[in-house]
Amino acid sequence: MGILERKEREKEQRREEIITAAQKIFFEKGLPAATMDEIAEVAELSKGTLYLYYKSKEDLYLAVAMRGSEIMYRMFEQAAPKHKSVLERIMAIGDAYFQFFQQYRDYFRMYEYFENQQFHKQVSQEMLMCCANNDQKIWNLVVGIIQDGITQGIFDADLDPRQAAIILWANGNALMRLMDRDDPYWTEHMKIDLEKTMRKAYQLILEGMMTRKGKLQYKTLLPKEA
Amino acid sequence: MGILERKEREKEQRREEIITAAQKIFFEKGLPAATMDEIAEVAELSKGTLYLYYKSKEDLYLAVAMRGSEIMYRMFEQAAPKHKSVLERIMAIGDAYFQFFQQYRDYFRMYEYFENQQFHKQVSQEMLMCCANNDQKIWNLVVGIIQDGITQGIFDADLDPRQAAIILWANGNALMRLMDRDDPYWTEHMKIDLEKTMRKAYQLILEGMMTRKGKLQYKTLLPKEA
DNA sequence: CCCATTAAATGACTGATAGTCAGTAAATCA
DNA sequence: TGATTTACTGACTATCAGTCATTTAATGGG
Repeated sequence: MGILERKEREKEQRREEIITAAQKIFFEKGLPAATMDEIAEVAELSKGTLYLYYKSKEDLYLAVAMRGSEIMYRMFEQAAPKHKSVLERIMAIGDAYFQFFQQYRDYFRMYEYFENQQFHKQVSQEMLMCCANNDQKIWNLVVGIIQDGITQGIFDADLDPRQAAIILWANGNALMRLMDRDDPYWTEHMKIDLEKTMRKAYQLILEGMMTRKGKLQYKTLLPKEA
Repeated sequence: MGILERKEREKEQRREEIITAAQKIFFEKGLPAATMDEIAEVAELSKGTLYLYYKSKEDLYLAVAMRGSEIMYRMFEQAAPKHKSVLERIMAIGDAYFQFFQQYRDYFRMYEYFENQQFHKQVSQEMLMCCANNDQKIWNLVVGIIQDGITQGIFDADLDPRQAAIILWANGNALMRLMDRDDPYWTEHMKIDLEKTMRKAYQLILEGMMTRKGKLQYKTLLPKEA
């Protein structure tokens, strides 16, 4: 039955159209200020139809955010090909995350709500599972690199690669969040260069995790300025 | 005029009563799910009266959160008295933050919204200034300790104490946020001890900032387990 | 003590918005 | 061609932040 398949395709396409409309509004206004009526208008559909495709505003928000995750995953994959050394790869991942932050700021911002407990409760289980899948892929990529580093004697043998990944992520994420706020308190009043701070921290943490062998190798990779 | 003073006192008291009622509801439900009607009922006042004392729901939320800041500041102050050494103080500050997180979890959670851009736009300038004052006090405390450490040759001379403070804060904060989510993904599926991870990171970062002298002193302070 | 004035508090009302559902239109099928 | 299924609609409901005309209470002068 070709008709069923065509209908399936059309449904999927409609789903994408809705995500695209939602994206426009969520990017412009953020979650609380965006309204489903507005999204419906951009999508040229009635509000009721949105609810045929997504259970809630929050679910739709996650659907948009997932596009960001996919972009991030591809960027990470591309930044860390197998033929590169462990240190090159882990540094490239850090850079790729920052590049994602700069280039896809709107997606980056959406993740804020993902860390919110109240938000989690608003979202359907299916949608959360979908996200978890995506996150897991990114996660495995990073942990895999650190694991390689341990095997190769570049990182401390007693380092837990999952612990290490969390620490590196937590650090970069928190600093980018601050950068994004673009609060004059930091940049003007305190005269702090947050990007430099983030890089410094990344370096500090990485070095702290390395063996002597790793540190030697690391020195050859660092740019002139520390 | 004793009457004017009494009225002033009563107004201040009412203000506190409102904060206390709001606190109960915000703790129970979080910002989005809490309603002003509910707060008014707990305060045994009409909703209109709440708006005589606070410009918006968000302003009231901040007023509650500020109670948390004050507690945190007192805890930090107490944890880091002048007679202690720099390293003892900076470690005690880290511990105090974690203690605040555990003991005043509800206040800790409130700060999530403080990092949200949309939230900032909802809040009155006066209220933000009030918060900034409180934050500045905590900030100066921490930066002061690190500055002392640099002067005493315990931290690297080229370390920017404000940068260092941000890094330490970002790290602890991000990990506690994760702990608070209490996501089975980390604790059960990945079998990660987030508290250990946080302590490990704090240690890693601190050590990375120290001179040889500092590291020697640090070793005498560490508990048996690394 | 009484009444005018000021201050404090009220709660019905407005406007906005998430989500629903009975009804309509269009496509498909027999 | 008419019956049935599927996709879509938009008026409607419930909820809630914030307002404001009105009421209530306190104060102070005469």
